[in-house]
Amino acid sequence: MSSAADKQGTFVAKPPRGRAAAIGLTRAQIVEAAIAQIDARGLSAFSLRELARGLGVSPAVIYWHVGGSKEDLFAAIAATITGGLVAAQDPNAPWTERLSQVFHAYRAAVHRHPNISPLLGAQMKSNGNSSLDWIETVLRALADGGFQGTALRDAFNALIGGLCGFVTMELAPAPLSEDGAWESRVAERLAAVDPEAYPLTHAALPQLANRIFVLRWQNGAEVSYEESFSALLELLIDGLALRAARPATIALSEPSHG
Amino acid sequence: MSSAADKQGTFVAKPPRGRAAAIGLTRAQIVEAAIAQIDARGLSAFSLRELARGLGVSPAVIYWHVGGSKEDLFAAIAATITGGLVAAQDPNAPWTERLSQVFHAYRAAVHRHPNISPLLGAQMKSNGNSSLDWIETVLRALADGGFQGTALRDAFNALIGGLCGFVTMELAPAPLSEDGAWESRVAERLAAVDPEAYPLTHAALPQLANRIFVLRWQNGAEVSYEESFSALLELLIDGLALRAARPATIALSEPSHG
DNA sequence: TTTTTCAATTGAACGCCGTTCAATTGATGG
DNA sequence: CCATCAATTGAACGGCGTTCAATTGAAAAA
Repeated sequence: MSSAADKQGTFVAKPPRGRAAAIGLTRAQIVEAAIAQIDARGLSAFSLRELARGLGVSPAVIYWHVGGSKEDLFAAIAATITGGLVAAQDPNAPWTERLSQVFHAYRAAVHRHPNISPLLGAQMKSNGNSSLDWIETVLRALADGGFQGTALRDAFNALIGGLCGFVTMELAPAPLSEDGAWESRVAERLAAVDPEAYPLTHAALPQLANRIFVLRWQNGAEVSYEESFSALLELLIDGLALRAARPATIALSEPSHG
Repeated sequence: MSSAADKQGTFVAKPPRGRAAAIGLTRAQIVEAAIAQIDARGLSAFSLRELARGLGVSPAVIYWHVGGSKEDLFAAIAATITGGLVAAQDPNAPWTERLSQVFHAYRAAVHRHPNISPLLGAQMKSNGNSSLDWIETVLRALADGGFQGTALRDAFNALIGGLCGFVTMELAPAPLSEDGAWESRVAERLAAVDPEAYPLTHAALPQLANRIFVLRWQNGAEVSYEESFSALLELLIDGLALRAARPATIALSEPSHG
């Protein structure tokens, strides 16, 4: 009937009793082990049974400690990774700079656990408790920039959606990427691009090589989209600053006609 | 040994033989049925066995017609949905307008099948054959705007990543969203936002109501991010136009130091 | 017509998964 | 010394993706 998930908060409360007092498996340890496994073996290879196997423990233990279902474990993982995201921000910097810092910190945090990226995107939407700090920080920066009402909403959504979405897509696992088979398939397709039908795509290949977003591949090595992310961030923040400076002349969105 | 997936191309070739000539299940029909099921019952409730059940057929049939694995079926689904995405575009319009049309068309196409959205994000990255038209169109518009080299790559990545990422996040399934339980949970959390700790989040709630990205919820009805998407699109295209006009003074990204 | 071929389908099987639950363990508080 | 109960166990249930040796029956070959 009862479970550790009921009593145990984020931190250990009382010294536990029972046989497990000696073994002492914790909710935090389970989440940590899950993150380690996903980092090491990928999200699709992750299962609760494999997690339990890695911990040398019965699968049921996971349920007793975490409670609920696999989805709840994912929520806990997302909360752990995105926790304390706002710390790396200087509250005295101008609002544009604060935004830049916050989103660069977000990208860095997600890049520390690329395989978990698919979870974060979905979780950022409703994971209220752990992302309120984050939301408030972004709203604060935009409010300092003069945005309010509909313009604030749209600026907020554009930033969160565009930038978090970029990172999500950037790290999205390429389909059919097993044992290097994917790389060779992409290589074949590159060679097969018809210069007549797709002149620009074809022409861009030699110089841009494999740096184009769609082709996350470079001699078998990972490709960083750092510069493209910075370009997007700069594009957005500059645009917002422009509109914040002259809110009357250039409205971010037309006044709502409802 | 052999399978329909080997011989059958995108279109039906020869009239088939054997008993199934009467029944006549097609690869296209299977993909269509899969899309219908995902539209109706959601992606997480979709399985190959359920698909076969709905078609009144053995699960093995799916493998014979589609070939490979579930992942290949997903690829076929993505290709079907994003196919013919460029048609809605006027090749004589200015490049900024063309970009706007193309990405609005992308969003519209994805919104027609919201449950399939998670597949498209990953698939757009390497689904070469069916997305080459799309890539070429975006590259063409940017090239017409004067972008080339590193600036072209970053502009391309920023657009694709930001806008497709926005749509992916916009439609990402909210976790714990079963039987309306999620809505009530969000409502509780809204009421529980501490006005002292999160003044802006709290203050934004009454006016912005539930239009904020994170809170995809409005009296049980779906919320549209149409306006926020348009704001993001405008922000990006305006910014690119600005940089295209004065490429020397404002570079999209620093010259590569490699 | 009879026979052969083979596209298309079947049903059973394998191993893994998420999840539940009645039992069990054993340190601790009384 | 005993009763409690946090913590763990192992077995079980149904569903999943995937494979494969068999089967069907219309069309091609004889």
